[in-house]
Amino acid sequence: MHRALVVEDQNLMRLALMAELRAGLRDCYVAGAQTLPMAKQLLDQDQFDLVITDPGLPGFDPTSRHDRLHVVETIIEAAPGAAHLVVTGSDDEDEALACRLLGARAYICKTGLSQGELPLVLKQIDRGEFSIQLSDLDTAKLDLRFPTLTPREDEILAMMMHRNTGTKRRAVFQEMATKAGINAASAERYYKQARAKLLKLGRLPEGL
Amino acid sequence: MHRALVVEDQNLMRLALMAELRAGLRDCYVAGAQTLPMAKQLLDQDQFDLVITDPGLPGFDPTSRHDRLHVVETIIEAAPGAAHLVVTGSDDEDEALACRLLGARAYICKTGLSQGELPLVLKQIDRGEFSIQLSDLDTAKLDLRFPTLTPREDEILAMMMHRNTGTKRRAVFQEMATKAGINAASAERYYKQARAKLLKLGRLPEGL
DNA sequence: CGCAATGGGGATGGCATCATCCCCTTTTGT
DNA sequence: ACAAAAGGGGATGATGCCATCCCCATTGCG
Repeated sequence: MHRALVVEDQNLMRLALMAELRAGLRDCYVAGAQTLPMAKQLLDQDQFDLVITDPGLPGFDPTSRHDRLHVVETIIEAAPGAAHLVVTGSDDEDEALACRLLGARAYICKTGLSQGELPLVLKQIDRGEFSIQLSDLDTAKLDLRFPTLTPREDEILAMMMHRNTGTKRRAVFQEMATKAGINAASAERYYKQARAKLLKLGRLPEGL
Repeated sequence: MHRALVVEDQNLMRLALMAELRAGLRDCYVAGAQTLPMAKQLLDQDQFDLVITDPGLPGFDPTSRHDRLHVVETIIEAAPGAAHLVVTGSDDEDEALACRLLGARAYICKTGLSQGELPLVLKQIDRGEFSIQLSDLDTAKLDLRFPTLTPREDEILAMMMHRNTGTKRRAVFQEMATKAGINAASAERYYKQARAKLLKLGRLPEGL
């Protein structure tokens, strides 16, 4: 049983991180805290295996190096046995190093963290590595979401729109198939279904 | 058909905002952009009814008043016909006013924005009001998420744990019933189911 | 031409969730 | 002691998504 804690003041981000953990960990429960006092309270009450901390908490100056590291240090000292991940909105290699020296196992920039990538980070730190992920805008992509699509349909559409020019649809079906552990024909089915829905709505993006 | 755009560089936050829009709007499609150039490209290609912008985009200094307002101004000028919401991580009443003068219809702090609250903001601006929502930590609550629970079970558990002391469970069932448009007995059923699952896991929080 | 890729579907079983109905026992409050 | 509240379930149909299998027509290319 894994016990994880997410310390982050932005509600939607905290919920998103908690959802990522839920999806990535089996047999776990995930707690969330919005402030440093609440985090300390939880860490005193209970033992955690994994703690994700955003150093920019309310009551501290998010632009102050000292304040940010103080938050990280406080959390790490309150749970010395846990694996600590620092997740931040800003992007600073020096701060990453400082966090590492404080005992953190990973330093991740929110800008470079996409859905489903947290498990990769966890695998990395399981191997004993320090995982550092700075902002990555080379892979910047457009997003499109259509409410009437199911998750699978959304997924294959996103992959299709983000594919490199020249890549055949078949290849994308195969890619999704291996990634999702399903049949390539099923991926194709989802794509067709999604396409049909968008056609009916008259909202088919260019490049189909 | 509503067309919405979310301009935000943090992937998880952008997806969360897009999900909020999907849940809150009927017959809409939602696009996302990670950078200002991508946002401009989308705004030039297509017309949007609603644009949500985080002024702290890559390539700009998130602590610089000038840079932040420049982002907001650029976006608003690129889509003068849309309703513009500014969503930010920092908390600044002066900046809110400046955004209002630039033509924004709402200024929302991420710290104060919870799941399901975006529709309330949209209703407000539909009435022609300027919606301002600064950080709100009075209502700071603990979060707990258990992976084995269904959304409904999670929902009623969260409401139950966040209820004011003295409130009867019955009242919470009724509250969820009216909010979700279901039967109070069903809410009670979800609560019981959730409780049973946590009991089996030996992870029942205090206060049941 | 033949073949691969694409576009456009129908039908299926399995499964989880939703929302509702019903039953019962125990605890708590007044 | 009596009623209200709470704990602990079983069973149900409806619905939607997942994953798979099948069919067909059209297009492009060597």
